[in-house]
Amino acid sequence: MPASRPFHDEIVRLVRRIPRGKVATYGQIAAMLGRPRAARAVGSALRKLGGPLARVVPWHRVLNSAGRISRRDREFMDLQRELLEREGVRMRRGGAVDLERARWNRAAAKRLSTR
DNA sequence: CAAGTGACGTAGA
DNA sequence: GTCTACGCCACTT
Repeated sequence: MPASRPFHDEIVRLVRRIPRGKVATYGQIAAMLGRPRAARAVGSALRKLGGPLARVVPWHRVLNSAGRISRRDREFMDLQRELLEREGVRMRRGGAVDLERARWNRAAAKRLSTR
């Protein structure tokens, strides 16, 4: 059995709240959890979603800071893009989502200040 | 405990 | 727009 992963669980709980048609970034999720520099960890956590969780967590609504799909595997990219478009999230030619328009919880995301 | 590993982010070229 | 180089951090080995 996997060891306890508290941060992982917090990530899952938060990502589950992203509404249909909206997206968030890894950095945004990390910041909202009080760890503005743990974006990589957010990605790793979602990467490990498997079995039942993958069907309940809207992992496809999480993108990188450029509004693009981070994973390289073509199959995976196609799936994520499909799931997004299915709920009305359109992508530009370069394959990027307009975050200004589709970002979830802009207010909270505002405190993404780099510093 | 030390080293390795990324669904990351930013700055710079 | 693309690409690299680094820093960062939770997790794994």
